[in-house]
Amino acid sequence: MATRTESLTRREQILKEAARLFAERGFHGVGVDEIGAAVGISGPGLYRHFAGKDAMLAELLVGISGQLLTGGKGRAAEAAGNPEAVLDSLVEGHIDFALDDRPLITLHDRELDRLRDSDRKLVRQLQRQYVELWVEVVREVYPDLAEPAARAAVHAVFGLLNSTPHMGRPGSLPGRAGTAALLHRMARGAFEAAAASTPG
Amino acid sequence: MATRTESLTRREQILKEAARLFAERGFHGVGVDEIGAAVGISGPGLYRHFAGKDAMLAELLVGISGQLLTGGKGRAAEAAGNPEAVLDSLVEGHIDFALDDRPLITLHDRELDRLRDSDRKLVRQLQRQYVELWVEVVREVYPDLAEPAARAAVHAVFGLLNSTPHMGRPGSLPGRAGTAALLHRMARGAFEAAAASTPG
DNA sequence: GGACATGGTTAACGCTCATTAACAAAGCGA
DNA sequence: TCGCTTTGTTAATGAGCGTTAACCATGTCC
Repeated sequence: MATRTESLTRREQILKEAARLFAERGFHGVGVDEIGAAVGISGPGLYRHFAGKDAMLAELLVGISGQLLTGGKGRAAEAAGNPEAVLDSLVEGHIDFALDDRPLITLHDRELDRLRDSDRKLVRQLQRQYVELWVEVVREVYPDLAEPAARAAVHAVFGLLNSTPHMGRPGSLPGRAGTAALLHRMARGAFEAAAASTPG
Repeated sequence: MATRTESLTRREQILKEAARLFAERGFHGVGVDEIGAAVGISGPGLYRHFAGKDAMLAELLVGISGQLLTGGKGRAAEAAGNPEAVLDSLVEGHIDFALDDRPLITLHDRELDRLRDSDRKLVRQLQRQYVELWVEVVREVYPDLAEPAARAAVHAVFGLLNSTPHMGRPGSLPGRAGTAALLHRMARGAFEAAAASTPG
């Protein structure tokens, strides 16, 4: 079925480049000819591998959401019974993703509305499950945190972790390991502060 | 010059609606006819007020960046000499903006690359100044934080504060005041944690 | 009361761009 | 060697959309 002669199949090449281009210039900002050129074929040749441009975006977004959820569930299972450890593991996993797949993270919350209804619903459902996974764990670690506040806090921490694409490319950063550690500390600090109920 | 019969001039109406639509469906995702319809005129009538669709986006983005920077500078001046107070004021100001002008916040980091070179440079310069303003204050409050880490932390906190558009519309939130307080606590907690250097 | 600026209108133009048609070159099993 | 699948190619199609043209109503100033 797939002639995986090299490390990446054609489909995978295309998806990777499409993700990069979509993240850089937006879904509507990039044409099929550019995507084709990025993998060495030209324009309509892409239609041998995908039903259309929309299909590429859909596969990317569903893939991201699915990966995040699956990974999160796996981590939750591994460290089950130790909420602190689960939360740390979730944070770590999300940071790895944000640092290693910046284009996908960017797409994830930028181009969702360009999908067909059915795909968008699917992606949103996966996202919702992922959020709920976090909310449950957060409330185990910080039982005083009400559910609406916990949910808002989770979204806020996602925003914090997903900020990596906005950080300047070059050496103005603490380096991958340092950045990861910094983000991890900040995420935990943010949750901690969220749970510290207003005095009174 | 402007017949400000109502509270909003035509230009302002258009900008407001354009911001909302751009945020909802992306710059390329919305047509001039839709923008026109949103203010009761149709299509090309917009060209009596703006040179083109690009000009609307440009004015919006430059306006946002300028407002943020101006507001930030003002707050820094007001509480000068008390870094803690300045930081709290900056956080508060940014939260007000994020909560009151969600569409603009969304545009702010989503559609920057659709601008002409000159406009994009201007916006980026304003953004950079705004970041540097924060970085300075943060380093006064947390002198142990190295500059690259401080800059990364500021970007991360922006991500945290700008997450408001991702939070579900309805009553699943703690309400405006509660959300503002929560975000404020989280932002400060995140900075605090960023400054807590890894135990050596 | 004519002239002109203002802020609209609808129709037409032209460009971009996703998609499809028609065709070709390998690779390969029988 | 024939024929089928796979994976390209270039040319054509057709829709969407920003922009411009041409025209019209309504004040307002002198």
